[in-house]
Amino acid sequence: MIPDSDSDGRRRRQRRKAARPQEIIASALELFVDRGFAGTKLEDVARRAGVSKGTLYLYFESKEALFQAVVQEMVLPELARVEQEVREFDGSAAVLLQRLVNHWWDVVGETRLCGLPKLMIAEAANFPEQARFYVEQVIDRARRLFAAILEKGIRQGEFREMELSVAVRVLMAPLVFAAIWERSLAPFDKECCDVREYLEFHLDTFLRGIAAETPVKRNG
Amino acid sequence: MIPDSDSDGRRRRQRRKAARPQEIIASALELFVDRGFAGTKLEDVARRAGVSKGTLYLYFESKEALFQAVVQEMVLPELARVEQEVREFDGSAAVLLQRLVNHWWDVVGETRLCGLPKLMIAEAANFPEQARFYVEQVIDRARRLFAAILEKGIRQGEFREMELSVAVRVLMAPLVFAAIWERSLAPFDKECCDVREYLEFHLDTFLRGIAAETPVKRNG
Amino acid sequence: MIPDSDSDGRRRRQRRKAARPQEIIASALELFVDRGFAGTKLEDVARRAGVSKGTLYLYFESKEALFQAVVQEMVLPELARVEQEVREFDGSAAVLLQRLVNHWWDVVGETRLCGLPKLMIAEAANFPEQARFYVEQVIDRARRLFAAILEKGIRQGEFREMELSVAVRVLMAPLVFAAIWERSLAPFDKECCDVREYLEFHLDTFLRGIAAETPVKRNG
Amino acid sequence: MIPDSDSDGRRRRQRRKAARPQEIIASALELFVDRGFAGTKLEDVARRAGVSKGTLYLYFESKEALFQAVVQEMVLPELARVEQEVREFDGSAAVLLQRLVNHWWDVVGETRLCGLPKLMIAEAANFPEQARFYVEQVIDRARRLFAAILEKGIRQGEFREMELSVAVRVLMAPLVFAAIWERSLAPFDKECCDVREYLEFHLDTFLRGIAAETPVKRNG
DNA sequence: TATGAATGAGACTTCATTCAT
DNA sequence: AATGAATGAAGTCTCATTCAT
Repeated sequence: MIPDSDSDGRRRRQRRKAARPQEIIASALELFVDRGFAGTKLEDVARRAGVSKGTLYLYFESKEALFQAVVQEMVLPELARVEQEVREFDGSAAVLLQRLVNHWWDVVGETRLCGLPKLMIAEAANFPEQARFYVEQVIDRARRLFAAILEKGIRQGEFREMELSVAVRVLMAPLVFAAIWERSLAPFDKECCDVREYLEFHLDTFLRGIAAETPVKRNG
Repeated sequence: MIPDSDSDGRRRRQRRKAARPQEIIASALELFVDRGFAGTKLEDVARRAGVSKGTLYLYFESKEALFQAVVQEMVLPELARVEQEVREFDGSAAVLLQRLVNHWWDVVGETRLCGLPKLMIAEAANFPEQARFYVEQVIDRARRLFAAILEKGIRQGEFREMELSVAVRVLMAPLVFAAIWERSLAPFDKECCDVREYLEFHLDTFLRGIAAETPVKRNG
Repeated sequence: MIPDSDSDGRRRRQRRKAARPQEIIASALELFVDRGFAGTKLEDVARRAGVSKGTLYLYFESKEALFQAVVQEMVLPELARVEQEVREFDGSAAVLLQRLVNHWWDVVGETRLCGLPKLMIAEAANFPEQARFYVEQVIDRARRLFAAILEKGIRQGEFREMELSVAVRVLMAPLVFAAIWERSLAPFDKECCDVREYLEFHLDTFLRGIAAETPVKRNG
Repeated sequence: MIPDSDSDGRRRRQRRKAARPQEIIASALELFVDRGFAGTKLEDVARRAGVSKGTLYLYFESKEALFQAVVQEMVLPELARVEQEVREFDGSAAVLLQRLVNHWWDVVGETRLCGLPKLMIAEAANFPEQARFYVEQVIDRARRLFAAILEKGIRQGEFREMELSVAVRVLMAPLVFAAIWERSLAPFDKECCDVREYLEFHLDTFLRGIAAETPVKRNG
């Protein structure tokens, strides 16, 4: 059968059109993260996405709307994926934590998403709406992932009793901080150390720190 | 001697004049932290400092120069003070760490300086010069303070052997992160927990995590 | 003969195609009148005409060309029709005037043409070419219609002697003004009075005002 | 006494500053009348007022706000002046009308205010708020002036009974139309007649048309 | 020293026009 | 013939910076 060139062409065009918003969002994320919202010119976003200034306005009503799209459309799909994969984890709580931390860095730390925490921190005061969204839809969901594992560890006797909400924050802080640091001051840090090593040290120390206290005694 | 009322007035005015740059810098810090560099209008800085727009230019050549002054003149005096006080600390390494962490939060966490980390992270890419300065003159000096204590603890047999540069980063990350968080997303976090409690948990866990291994006791 | 369905379809399409320019012109007139030339977006013209933006350019070279078409193609056919009908009028000059005024409002006042005077007045300075065309081809022709009747009335002794060019302007001013008002400020006029009543009063007063002075006859 | 040059200088500056808005409004009126609101560039308004683009925004929040100021601040002072002068008129109703018409053309027809009717007619649909203001605060007030005189004439037996609201509209239409015409199509009208002559003819005809019908008395 | 009116470069945004499909 | 995505010139508006007072 002869392929219908017309419908084919339209399909290709539409595929291109459908991809545009994502390309623009990706460009915007890069620049917003690097230069901040106010410091980013839409002309640069357009150039980086390979379109003209006017084209941005076919897909986003304003610079603010583009910011909103960056926050919402970048993060939710990734987050859902992480949650799904975490659900399939198996093993002791300590092993689960290790996997989650490594996985988190694979997915968030080393992709474009890495910049989002920095961006939200920098622009929170200027975009209260988005800040609230980010805390509730991203941070809180991540906290729940970690909290579930800690709780499981406590139930299984691997970890000592602790205030979960505090522990989760302490556990996550170095992770998020690593992402922030990578996209901000790391390039100016001469003795920048390896992130994986840093994460490993953190996790190792943290696990020792929350280990159930000497099961030997209990048995004694 | 008859007090020269005129010279008195002049002195008061000069005192005020001498304070001007500091008032401007303080205003600028607040706004830069809140809104970012590009998002801050000099008119707002001026209004907050109680001077006119033109007056800013009597003290600072440009907006960039004001940013530089904010970074350099806010931080160095405070930092020197912290270092001095730390030198006078005494006790076990664990106790010293505890004191430093608490002291750090007293001085940095709960004053206007609290915003500086957030500001530098947000503007690093736009101000490489200042970013380098901040990493070298602030971050690195703080690292040295913490490293010295960790090293002392290892020497004294309180802490196990560890890679210092990594350990220091892990130890500091939650501290710096707390400061950043307070000035950014904390207002949007419903379950915001108490910082002191968070710091205490972190330090406690960390100290357990790096405690020298004392198998003897377990067996005893 | 077997009806050629294909040629039939083509004919229908061509009929539709032939109507396109008129539909576009009608849409443009409405919007130009409402919002002015610069205030009208071609996208809105297209939407109102039920075509796409690009289609406009198949029929009109530019926005300016469309304006020109609006002025020229709307008015000439109508005007010719009015002139033809006036030629068929019969009766005393006063009756003719009455018929012309009413006819004028039937044709111009209560159709889409009503907006044209307002449009030309608003855009005259921006479109000198069209303004000249409008004055010469529309206004002047209308003046000639009225002038002919006035002249006839004078010849027949119905009206007193007068400067025709002035009288025609005074006679027409309230007519044109009514059309302008209807399409502009009338919606904001709470005590908007009935146009027919207004026209009747005008004509009645005007006819009394130019009546030949024959007090003798009245008394006779 | 030596004049205080400083206070003098300030006074001169302030006088200049106080005059700025009026200069800008006058420039804007001219251009809005000529080219319409959307067709007028703020840069041209600024150039004509002898200031820079940015200066406009020291005095007017937006282009819309400037339009509003043009409508409101141009017309009210002039209108009040006319009303005051009319109150001082004296004589028969016919004479008063004559004075008012001539006065109206002196003040409105031959000054910059002349353009306002055209502007309002052109922009009514785009500025409903201003349109309503104009009808209520300008048109209606003018109608009341004319209505009062007609009523007086009727009471005094000079004019026949008539529906005042209609009569006033018919009386005013040629006046307003003259102003509109002058600022729009007149430059393209080859046989443009003298306005004073036109007004005189209108008034003369109108007065004859509304004269009380008492031919008997004249002869009696 | 201090002011704040004035400036104009540069940003965001709109929309007439083009062109591949 | 018809579409509508894409373009970029041009307009509105902001704000760092200057300067007369």
